[in-house]
Amino acid sequence: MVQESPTFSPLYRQIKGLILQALEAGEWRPGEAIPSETELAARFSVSQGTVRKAIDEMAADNLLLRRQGKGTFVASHSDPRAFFRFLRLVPLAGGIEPSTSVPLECWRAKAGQEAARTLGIKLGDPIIIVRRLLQFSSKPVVVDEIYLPGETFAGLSLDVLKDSHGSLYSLFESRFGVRMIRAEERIRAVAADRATAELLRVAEGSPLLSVERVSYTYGDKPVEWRRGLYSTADHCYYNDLG
Amino acid sequence: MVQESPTFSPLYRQIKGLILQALEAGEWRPGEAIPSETELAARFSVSQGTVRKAIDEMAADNLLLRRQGKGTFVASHSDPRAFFRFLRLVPLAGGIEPSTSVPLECWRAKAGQEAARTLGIKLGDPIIIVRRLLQFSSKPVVVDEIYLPGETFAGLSLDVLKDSHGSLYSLFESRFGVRMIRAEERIRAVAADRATAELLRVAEGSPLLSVERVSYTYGDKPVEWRRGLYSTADHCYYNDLG
DNA sequence: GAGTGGTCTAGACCACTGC
DNA sequence: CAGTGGTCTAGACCACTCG
Repeated sequence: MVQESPTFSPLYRQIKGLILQALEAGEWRPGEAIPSETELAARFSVSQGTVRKAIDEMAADNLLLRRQGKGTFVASHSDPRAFFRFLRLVPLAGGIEPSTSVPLECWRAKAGQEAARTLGIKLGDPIIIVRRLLQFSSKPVVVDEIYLPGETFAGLSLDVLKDSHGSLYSLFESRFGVRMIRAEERIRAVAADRATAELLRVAEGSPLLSVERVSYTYGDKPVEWRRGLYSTADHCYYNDLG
Repeated sequence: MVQESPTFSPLYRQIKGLILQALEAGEWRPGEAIPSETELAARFSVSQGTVRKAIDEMAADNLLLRRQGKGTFVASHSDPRAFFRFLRLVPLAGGIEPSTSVPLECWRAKAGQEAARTLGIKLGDPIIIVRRLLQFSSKPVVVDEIYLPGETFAGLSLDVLKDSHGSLYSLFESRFGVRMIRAEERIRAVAADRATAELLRVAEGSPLLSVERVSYTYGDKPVEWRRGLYSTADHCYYNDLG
């Protein structure tokens, strides 16, 4: 028999799409609870088990967070758990260290070829560039240079950055409504230039990690391109090959 | 009411434990199919749905591989998919490159403090050290120094390494019955020493990635400790922050 | 067509949270 | 205690693979 449905998509995936759509439309805010499984089942006229499977996948994708007895919540970058998902840096000595982000500069520019291609915008479109220092236990460890599409992050300035307290993604989420879902990192080893060396308090020419990251929001839309230079004198990039 | 089961474990997790046990005991070899869900359900006297959930988790853990219409298979390092799970190196230019492993040295030694602690063996226990070069498109990219517990890998020699064709883990799996389940990597930037620089054909002092890895087999038992030095002239370490 | 995994349902009951 | 997610079951049916 001819295969009649080459694009077969099970019901639970369609439900997942609908919930995703509601999430993207902002029907529920990050940190808030979404309706219970039974309510959603009624809303979409499917069984609770089907809703359950949809939510299961979204929880695995880190879009939702299940808490037994309480409900299902929209994942948020304000949650401390989200922090280490995007910053895979741990102290060599072990333990946990307090970190602070120190904004250095923030300026407007026009997208060059590489930035435009990476961010999926047009050549010459406005972009915002942020430079900031990341400290652990008050010692400088990372210098980041961050490229953002100007349209999406209109209103971002050095003052806004200085006034914010949580992580950068937490700010993006609450102030600009942009939720980072996923990111890709490409890591290389480079020699420290003079300016970076001074900031990180290492010798010029010291080996540093160059961590290039592209972050995506809903619909796999790229919304951030950044390059971090990591001093690995007292820290290392940790990766779990599950 | 007093909580009577503080160590509550759902049935499907117990089933998972039983299947894991059978897997560990070698009841089915890597690449082979395990019994169908209905057979396992009968064997353990539970419903098919419960077995299904156990297998779901094990598939998510990369221990099993489901193939619709065919069966469920024991994951194997001979599977090309497993290769990139443990070597997160991609060409800067994109595309796929043929890789070859060139064994350089293989000798016996006694475990020092660090090796003993990392591998969970006693100080002075026999270990095997392997040095090898990894090439992509016939160009040297990685130098690995690999520490293995001598007991587990008795019989390993330079000749054995030279005779093997697939990946190292594929050899460990088929010849020594050791399956790597999971690994942790810690990445730093270092300067190339003279010997390494020559091997990788870069200048002495060039920045390299130092990738330290501990690999675990069943029961989270560490069975490999390695340090790789990666030249990132034409390649980078790729990481997906899902 | 037989056998496998994959989906969907409906219902019962359990574990956890908070009032 | 009511409400939430979590488990377990049994059965029907679908999609895929292979002989």
